[in-house]
Amino acid sequence: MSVSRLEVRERHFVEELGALFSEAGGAPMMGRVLGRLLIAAEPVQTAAELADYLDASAGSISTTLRQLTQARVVRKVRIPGQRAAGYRLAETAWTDVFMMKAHMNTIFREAAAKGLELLEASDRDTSRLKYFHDFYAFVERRMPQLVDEWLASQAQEES
Amino acid sequence: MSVSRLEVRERHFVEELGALFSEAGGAPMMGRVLGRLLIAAEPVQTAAELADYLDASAGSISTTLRQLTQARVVRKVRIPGQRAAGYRLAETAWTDVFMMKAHMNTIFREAAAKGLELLEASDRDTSRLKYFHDFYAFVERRMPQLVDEWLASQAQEES
DNA sequence: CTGAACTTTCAGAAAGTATTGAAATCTTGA
DNA sequence: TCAAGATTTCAATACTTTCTGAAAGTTCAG
Repeated sequence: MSVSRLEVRERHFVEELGALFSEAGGAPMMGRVLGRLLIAAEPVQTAAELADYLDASAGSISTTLRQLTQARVVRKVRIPGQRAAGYRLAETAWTDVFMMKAHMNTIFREAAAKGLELLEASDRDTSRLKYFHDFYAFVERRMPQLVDEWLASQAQEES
Repeated sequence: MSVSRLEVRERHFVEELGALFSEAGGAPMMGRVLGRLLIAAEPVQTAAELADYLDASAGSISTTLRQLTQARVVRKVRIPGQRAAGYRLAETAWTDVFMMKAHMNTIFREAAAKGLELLEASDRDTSRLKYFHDFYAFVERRMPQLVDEWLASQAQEES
């Protein structure tokens, strides 16, 4: 059976999402799994189906699905009368991926705060560190607001 | 000469920033260099001074400074009567680091758009992909606004 | 309950990335 | 100009992360 033109381009899309996740500091397999869940005709996929489509081992699919499930980006679905569990994108997938990355802002702000504490005891110039701290504190405050704004705009659209 | 308590904690701060940059998907050395430039008593440091303090090779300092300079996070300063060039944090360092990361949102949105184009030709469900696309399009729009808002609030503070 | 199907775990292999070290090139004060 | 010092480049190496494969553990239809 030949592989259709569409399918080739689909695989390319999935592979690209893997590369992008890798660039963004994640594991390629995470991007690939999310890519497949985004475009598959059937939104619910089993681990075996994903492993087969992505030509990956059951082990790495298992690890990836656990990470994504723990991060609330993917949901595990049990289907009665079927042994294998299904997995689908969570409704909140993208806001959660976004907030996961945004969490780094908090960690940077905290590191800056510790640095400030350190220098305040000395007579050293703290202005550079203070600017760094204040910017990340600002971003940290705004990120959840941004997500709320998006959710509100989506709720509006529905009506 | 013994190393003071403050200096030990300073080195720890620098090392932590390296670890955070690594977690965030960058090179550890970038974080270390920025950390040192944040807390050094003298804001302008030469490549040799950084290499010495960070116990790193001249090569990796050179590579890192080039990357940071190209990204406009660090500025090269030439001091007359001194052979070695100096490096200091750019005024726009943190907004530029932030926008560099934010640029990934654009790349994700573009990937989603390509995927949509692909599925639109078929009779496949595009709602998951459309949601993905729209969220990142929203974030892409808001990020520069966020930085502007910050800059405006800083300008206000000065008066 | 049982056993076949599914899933997880984890040691080690493979792949990918950061850093070094040394040679080549460039810069600038004298 | 030139020589000493500074910087860049890049192949080799060390380190880190990702993925596989196989064995152990779990689940559920019959």
